[in-house]
Formats: sequence, C-alpha cells, structure tokens
Amino acid sequence: MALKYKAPRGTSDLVFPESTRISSLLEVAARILTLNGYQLISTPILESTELFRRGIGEETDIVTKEMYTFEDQGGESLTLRPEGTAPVVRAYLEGGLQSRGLPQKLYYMGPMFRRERPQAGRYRQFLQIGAEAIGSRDPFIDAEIISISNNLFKKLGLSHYELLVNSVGCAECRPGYVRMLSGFLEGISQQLCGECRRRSRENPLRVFDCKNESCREALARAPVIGEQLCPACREHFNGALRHLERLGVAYTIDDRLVRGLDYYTNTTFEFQFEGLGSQNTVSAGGRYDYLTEQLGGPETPGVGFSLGVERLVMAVEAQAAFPFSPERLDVFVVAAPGADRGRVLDILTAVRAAGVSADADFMERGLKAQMKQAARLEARLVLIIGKDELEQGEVTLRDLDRSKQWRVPLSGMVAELRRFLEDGCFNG
RNA sequence: GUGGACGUAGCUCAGUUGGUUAGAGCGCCGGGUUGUGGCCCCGGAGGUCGGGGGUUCGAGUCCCCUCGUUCACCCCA
Repeated sequence: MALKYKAPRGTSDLVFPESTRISSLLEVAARILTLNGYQLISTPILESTELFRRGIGEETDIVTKEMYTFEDQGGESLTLRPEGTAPVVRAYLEGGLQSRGLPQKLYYMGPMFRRERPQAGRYRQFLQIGAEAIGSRDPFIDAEIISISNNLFKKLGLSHYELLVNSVGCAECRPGYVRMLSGFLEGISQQLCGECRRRSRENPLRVFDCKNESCREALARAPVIGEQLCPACREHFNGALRHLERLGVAYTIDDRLVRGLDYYTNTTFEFQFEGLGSQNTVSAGGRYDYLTEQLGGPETPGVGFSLGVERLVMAVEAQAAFPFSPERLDVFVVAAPGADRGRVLDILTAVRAAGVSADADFMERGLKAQMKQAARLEARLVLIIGKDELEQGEVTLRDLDRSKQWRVPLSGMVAELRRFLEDGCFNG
C-alpha cells in the first residue's frame, strides 16, 4: 500500500482483460479507417515545442498550461504531444506527401499527454484514434470524417449519443462575427459571471460554454455565428450537412458549439454521450484550412477528428455488453506422474508449432494444482501426459467445459486438437 | 490551478463512547491418501491501519500537516 513507486498521477497501467479490450477496439477502428481509404501514419510522441505553440495557438489552455515541455541535454525544447493533428500536418509537409496525390487520408492511434487535474474520463496520458484528410476542401470529406466515428459507434452497438455540428466560419467572416459578439458582451457584462467576463476579453466564443443559468439567459439574444457566415462558408456548411444526411448520420446543429483549438475553420463537430460524467465528448474535430500555412507550408485545406479511446471504453461499458470476447487459451499441458518436463516441453513445442496456443505449468506444481491452473486460465482443453500415456504412445485430452476426456495416439494429436478446436466437441 | 468526498490485507469492506495479540468475504498457497479443475470442508501466507507530527496512561479510532485516490469546476478526447 505504501509503495514507493506508483504510476504518475493521471496515468495508469493497462492489464488483462482491459488491455485486450483496448486492442480489439483499436483493431475495429483500424478496419473502418482502412475501409474508408485512410492509411496509418505514426509520428513521434515528442515534437519541438514550437510546433504546438504555432499549431494549436499561443493563447489556448493546452499551450499555456497543459503541455509537458522540457529541454533536452542539447538545450532543445521538446514537448510530449498534446494532440495529433499538428504532428500529422508537420509530417505531411516534411515528407512531401502532397506528391503522392491529394487528398492524403491518414490515421493515427497513440498516446497524447496533457497536464490537467485528472477526473472521470480525463487523464494526463490518454489514447487517441484520429484521422486527417489533407488537401481537399470538398464538404463531402467533412461528412466522411464525421461518419467514421459514427460507423465505429454503430459497430460497437452504441446508441445513446448525439452528434453536434456547427460552422465557425473562415478568415472572411469570423473576425466580423467575433467583433459583433464582443460588442454584445460588453453591453451585457453586468449580467455575466466573473468567469464569463474574463472570457469575454480573452476568448469571447467560449462564453457559450458557461453552464450558469443567468449567463445563459443573458446570452439568449447573443449574435450567432450561423447567421454571420459569408456565402462561401454557408454553402460549404450546407453541403456538409446534405452529405451527412445522405450518409444517414443524424446530427443536431448547435450554433454555440465552439472548439478549444485555434486552428478550426468552417465545420466543427462533437459526439457527446450520455452517462459518462462531465467529460462526455468521445470524438470531436473539424476543418482547419489555415493550419498548414501556419506551420510554414503552402495553403492546404484539411479536416480531421480525434477520438478518446478511454472515453469510448467508458461509453461501451455504460451502454453495451462488450462485443468482443478475448481469445481463450487452446491447450494447457499437464504433466502427470511419470512424465518429465522434457516431455511437456516437446508437446508444448509441437502444439504451438501447429498454430494452437498452449501453455503449461512453470511452478513445479502437482497434478491437481496444474488442473486448477488450467481452469483458471480457461483453457479449452487440457492435455495430460503421464506414465500410462507414455507407455501406450498416447495423450489424454480433457474438455474442461464439458468435463469429458478421451485418449488419442501421439501421432494423431495435432490433428485431433485442430478438429476439436474447430468443432468444439470431443466426439467427431 | 480551485472546491468536495475518501484513504484498514491483492480486491470489496467491518472495526462498538479511543482500551490488551486489527477482523470478514473473495482471491492466493497447501491439504482432504492411489494420476484430474470448477462445488464443499480444513489449514496457511499476507496489514509499519497512506505518511509525519500532536493530544492521551493508551489512537485504526480525536487534532494538525502532508501525500495519494476520486468527483466536480476550469478545459477538453
């Protein structure tokens, strides 16, 4: 209990069976992504600090107080990645991926790091699955990006969630809107909570996140971005919505939906779930048409999403029985009196070589304890070898689920194992 | 960064108005005579009661500090 070493705050160890659940979730996600033409990209967990400062925005919470930043021995400032989009765009530029043709459709899975106070659904190291489509401005690809999360949720049997979408405009229309909103906020500042007054100055769009009743009332008549979009943005947004409808993805327009990262333009979206506590966004993202330039590249549009795997797991646990069962051990080899360890090793090796998973006792336990171990591991079969079997050139197989056992000649052992594991019964 | 709740065996928890060697269930290890798991019975290992300080003849029980966990705010995946 008073252990000296513990996992750092906000991090955790993933052990069986959670570890296998996560890996099958990742597999399902990868399949869907691949099905949609996205290819895996893996970028370093470490990037130059400047990449995030420029990419995410100097004034964002992430950059100002949540990054794990340090100087390495050479005096270079590095940061544990707090998100995946900026690194992927950096890799796109650095690797000259545009020469492979556009759009580049890339996905990633891996840990992200943010130094926040942990709570339900929020960790300092967390897993994200994300995808980026770089090079296309077509609203169809916005819809595709959004539908991928939706497909994954459906595949996992999830239903109690809501997709919120909005458009935050572009360099043409957003500044005008922000000025209008600021003006409005000044007028009603008396009615706002201290927190909202601070936000009015620093990041006006965020006032819409306030849960305070009186603030919400005061904001009821606030100008809304949807009404201030320039014609191009309006058309783009409508296009994305039409495509979503065609894809059968249900959405709700939330004209107060604002995302925290500076790079978003046009389409933004969030999938919110019931029953997850206060961190209920499982997947979110949007378009970022200026990010590439921001990072020193040519003007290139892009759109993407990122999905919190731990939150996804919470959603699955809250709503559905987990749709995947872990793979069982096929065979546990038990040494009965008369069989030495060499024999066990020979059989183990032969069975494994045949592609059948197998394990055995490594604690020098007695027969009974070995049986117990086999049961604990939920092996489908126990293979017993002892004096009798050796004398007759056979092995005993025992079906733990049905408590039935039978003998087969050593020469036909592998074939019988395969037959049993396929048919699931002892008598073919 | 702010606030609330909680910290007793690997896990879930008991622990009476502060009183002698700190308990249960589950789990783990072993046994219940010949080579067989799950049920049952018996036995065993395992705790500086998160840590430090204080009050007291005496503290798991009271007080202070500290660390940690957790939930919420903030923010976000």
